[in-house]
Amino acid sequence: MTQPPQNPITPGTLLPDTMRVTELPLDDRAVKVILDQGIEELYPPQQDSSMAVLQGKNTVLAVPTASGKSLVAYLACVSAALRGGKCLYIVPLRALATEKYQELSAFRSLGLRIGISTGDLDSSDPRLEKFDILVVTSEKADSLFRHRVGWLKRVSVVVADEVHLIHDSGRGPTLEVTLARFRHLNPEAQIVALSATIANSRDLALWLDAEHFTSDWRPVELRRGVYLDGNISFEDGKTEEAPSGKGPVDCLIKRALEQGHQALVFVNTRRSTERTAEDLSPLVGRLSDDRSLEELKSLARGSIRGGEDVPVVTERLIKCLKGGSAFHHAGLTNDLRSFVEENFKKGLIRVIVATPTLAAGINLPARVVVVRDLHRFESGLGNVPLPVMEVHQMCGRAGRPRYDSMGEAFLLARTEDEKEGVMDHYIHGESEPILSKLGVESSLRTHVLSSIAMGLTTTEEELDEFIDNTFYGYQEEAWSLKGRMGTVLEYLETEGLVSTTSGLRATEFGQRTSQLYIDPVSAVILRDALKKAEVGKTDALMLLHAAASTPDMIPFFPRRSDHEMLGFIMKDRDGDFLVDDDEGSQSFMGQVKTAAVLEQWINEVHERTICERFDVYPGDLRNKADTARWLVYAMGELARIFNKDLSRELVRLSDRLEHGIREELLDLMAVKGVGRVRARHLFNAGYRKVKDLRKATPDELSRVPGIGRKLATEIIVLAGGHAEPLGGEEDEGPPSPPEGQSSLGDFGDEQ
DNA sequence: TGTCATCCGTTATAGACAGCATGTC
DNA sequence: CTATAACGGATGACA
Repeated sequence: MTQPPQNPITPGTLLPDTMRVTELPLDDRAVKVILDQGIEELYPPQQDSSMAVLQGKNTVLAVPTASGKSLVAYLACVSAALRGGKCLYIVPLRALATEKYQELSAFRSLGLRIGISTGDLDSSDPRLEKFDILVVTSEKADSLFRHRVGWLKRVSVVVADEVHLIHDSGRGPTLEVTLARFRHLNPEAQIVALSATIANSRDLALWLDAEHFTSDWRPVELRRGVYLDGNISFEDGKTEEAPSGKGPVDCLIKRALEQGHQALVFVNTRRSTERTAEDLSPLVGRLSDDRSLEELKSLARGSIRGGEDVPVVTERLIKCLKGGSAFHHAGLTNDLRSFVEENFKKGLIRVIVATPTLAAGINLPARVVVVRDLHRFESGLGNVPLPVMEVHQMCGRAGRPRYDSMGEAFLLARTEDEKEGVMDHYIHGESEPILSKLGVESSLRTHVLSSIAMGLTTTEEELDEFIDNTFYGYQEEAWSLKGRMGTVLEYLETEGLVSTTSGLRATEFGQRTSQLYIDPVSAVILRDALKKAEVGKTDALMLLHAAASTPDMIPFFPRRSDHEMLGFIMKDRDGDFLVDDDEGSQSFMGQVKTAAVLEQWINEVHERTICERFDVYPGDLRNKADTARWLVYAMGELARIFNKDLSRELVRLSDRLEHGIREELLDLMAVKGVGRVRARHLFNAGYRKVKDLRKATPDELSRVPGIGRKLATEIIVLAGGHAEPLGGEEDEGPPSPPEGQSSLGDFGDEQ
């Protein structure tokens, strides 16, 4: 599996014969756009791969993060698009999609149309066809296939960014199945796959019939070391004494700050993230300049709402920011996360302590990286060592291209033995080979169903062929799945998702499940719940519980302190839940807790109260509410088949989840600029429907708390009324707000 | 009596994709 | 096949 890099290059040194961007066989206008970005020379790993890509060859490029592999993919897209081709750029994260979309937008000046389509950011489905280059998440790409979008056949370049994600058991199969489908449907399309350095990238290339390029070269030299008892041992054998401090992290951060550098610390729990950032805050504050701290403080005042009723994490973050440190994890709401990211980029935040969110996510390099923890808890396994690739990704964040001449990354050890082990394994060691996880029963179930629903596979032989085309098929024999394939097909048939009477064919239920993009098991759970549900008897909590019982939702963890309250809720319902699991089991309690949290959310209980009462993070609350919104929507669609009476109620519940509001506010939310807070104020003041707003005058409306005169006028106009006695149309007909964007932004969206 | 240090048992554990229909700089 | 940091309560040392 192991082979030497094909084009070994000494890290950090430019070869004498560097290739210039102007030498690329590429349209002059495109070359100019690249030059305008300040890129004149190609990095060594970019040179050969660019040539291959521009010749239209399938290409696998496996290089460290931040070594400029995106540029190679951009070249492929732009060159093809200028010749009239259509490109699909597949990334694993929505945040990455935004990043790529913005970078690609530079090529708009060439007349290219760039688009983005992810679950929460869409450029309107039928119009996707018009784009020359479209950035999507892997799930979105899969979904386009499931909806049998015709133009996929005409795609000429497919970029798969971060293909090593194939190794991920949850989402990897989606990516490999999507690539396999492309090659099947459209064998002419050029595939450009970008990967981190992995042991078996050559296998990926063989699977994809691609040219293979790999290298350890980085644009900024990376110096790694292991810290033990006040001493740093670098990978090149040199050693250095670190400044003294309270602990290893303290010492290393002090060293970085004294040299004027920013640092990124990776730890393995959210709590550690907060604790560490808090502990570091005074030190960081002492070693930062006062003007930056002042600027940061005023920025924080401007964009982070403080005060009494803010969740505890927010208070904690504000406390850290006062010293110029911050923490970053998925429990933070998106606005706080981007605040931290942005101000680290500006240099105002000097240290971020983060969970792995920042290692795999957007590009946020720092001069110094400290990886504190090399283990992570995994349920059922205890503390397991981190994969080498993950540690490499974290270390790879060290060194900012164009700013730093070098990056430094430190791992921690507590004993001499550990130091040796860490050095061997994580610094000199190679990343694990990636393995297809398509054979895992749950992925097989999903993708076998979608394949059948698309009409691509009607026999078991065709199913085997489909497997043969995947990376799984490359690594294993399709027949090795025989047993699992059998149980999967049996499940799909007995649950009525697939019929086998005349070949393999998806039922209406199976079709909808595949298109709604929910796990077949979720679909079955929701269907059974719908059959049990009754209008009038089934309340929101029970519906939310059904959604929370689904494998598509990871429930909140029930804490010991929740037990009493959960017992109360459960006793109250007394077995009336739509999905009965083993009551009293931990998973059941988690599902009930999740439903209870969501119920509070749609009853406008304050965020801080919910977070404190259930000990959950605001970021998780939002994510759960969003997942529930999606699942409840899907449940509403399934209700059209299984329980029509419930359909409307589910749609309303889905809308309530989106905004976190009671039913009575739904009507007012239709007005732009009116979020949950303003809607509540308006409602309490007696404006219960959009039609009430149309009749109001600006004077009356501005007496409502939180609504000034200007806003009042705007709201009346947007509600379809007339603010000034100019005599517009009368308030008849449906409330169709006039076009034009309100300048209110999402002000009303936030509590 | 109040405060802090220490010990010891208890407690909780990273992350994040997706439908659909319409409307923006 | 399950490890560990962090927390909270109890206890004891000391001013």
